[in-house]
Amino acid sequence: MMRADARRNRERILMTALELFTERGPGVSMEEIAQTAGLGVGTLYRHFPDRRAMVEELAEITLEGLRTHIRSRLEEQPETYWALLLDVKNYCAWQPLALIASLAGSAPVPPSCAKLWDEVSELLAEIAGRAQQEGSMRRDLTPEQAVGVLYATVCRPASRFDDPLTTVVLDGLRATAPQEP
Amino acid sequence: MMRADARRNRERILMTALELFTERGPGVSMEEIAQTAGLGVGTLYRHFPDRRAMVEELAEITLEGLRTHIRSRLEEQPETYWALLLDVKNYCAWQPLALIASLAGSAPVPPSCAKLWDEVSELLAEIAGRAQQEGSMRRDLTPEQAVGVLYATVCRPASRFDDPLTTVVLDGLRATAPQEP
DNA sequence: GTGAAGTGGAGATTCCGGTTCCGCTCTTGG
DNA sequence: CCAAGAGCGGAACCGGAATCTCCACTTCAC
Repeated sequence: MMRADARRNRERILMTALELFTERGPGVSMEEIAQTAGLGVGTLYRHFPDRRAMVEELAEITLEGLRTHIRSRLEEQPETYWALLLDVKNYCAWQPLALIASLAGSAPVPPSCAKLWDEVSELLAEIAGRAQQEGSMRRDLTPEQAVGVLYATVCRPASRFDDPLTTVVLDGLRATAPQEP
Repeated sequence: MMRADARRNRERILMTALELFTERGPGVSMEEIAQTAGLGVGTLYRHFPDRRAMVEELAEITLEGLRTHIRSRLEEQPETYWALLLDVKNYCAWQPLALIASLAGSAPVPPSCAKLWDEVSELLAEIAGRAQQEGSMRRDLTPEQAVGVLYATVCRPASRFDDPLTTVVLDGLRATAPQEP
């Protein structure tokens, strides 16, 4: 059985790492994660065999949360799929994508992550497809491309959900009738 | 006077570096630039005192080209400023932005680059402003924000000008009347 | 109070890219 | 054609940065 403070610290490490990765991308060092969490590096290595293992666990946890969120929203039959997409976009756990990217940088992504990733992507593509059917999203992109656009927009480090780029991209994804000037 | 082959090689180095930076971002190593150019690293250092100097020169050259291009287009009174913006976007020399970013990573950007950069940004903002006036671009962004969006879209490593993100962003920048689904 | 679990952080280790150096090659002017 | 010296290649060197180890010390739980 794990001591209470140890469990707390483990949690704290994961939370801190998630925040830092989110706002500054996957390059953050172990040293910095430790410091920000108010712990020593030694403690990180007590809880995770190495950096990769930590990142992996983080990716899994957040991907799983994201999948669960999407699934539950999908089940409750939303009025419009566009609204659903917005809701999902605003869900806070987009960081795993960047994490996966960071993992992929060195060695092959572990199968558990790859599977989760595919499932999430599939769910999103399904939503995008339905949004196109209901006429709220442009149809000249495949659902997969639309998801790709969403990923690219939302996974930048420190992406705020209300910055101009995000706004512009979302409007660009809408079904529109661009007027000739 | 510089030997002819040396001049050729200098040129070759700059071209190669530009290509690599463009397609893979500012992290490319000297080693790799040399190899791709079919030269040894030693040769890079014969032509430039250090990496920074090389990147700087590259940034200056390309920024200057970009500025000239924009200016000349601006002078010939285009029919629509939107078209002008598209034209400018398609101009191939967007990489300097990434280069500047890379420079800014370590030490302060040299004044010559900063100046050019500001001038280019100003020109673009002017174009964006006029596009808004003529009604071809959405008005709920400041011209500077619009330029920022453009930068962010076009400066990604390996950004293709015809990939879905670019398309979506451009449409999103248009003056549109989004339909309610 | 005791000892096992947990922690901190200095420093060893590894990695990786920039930079130097020097023997060799190639251009060029005479 | 032939020096002379400009130019070249790339192995070796160097330094910084990040990961990971290790152990004296602290804290928790019983």
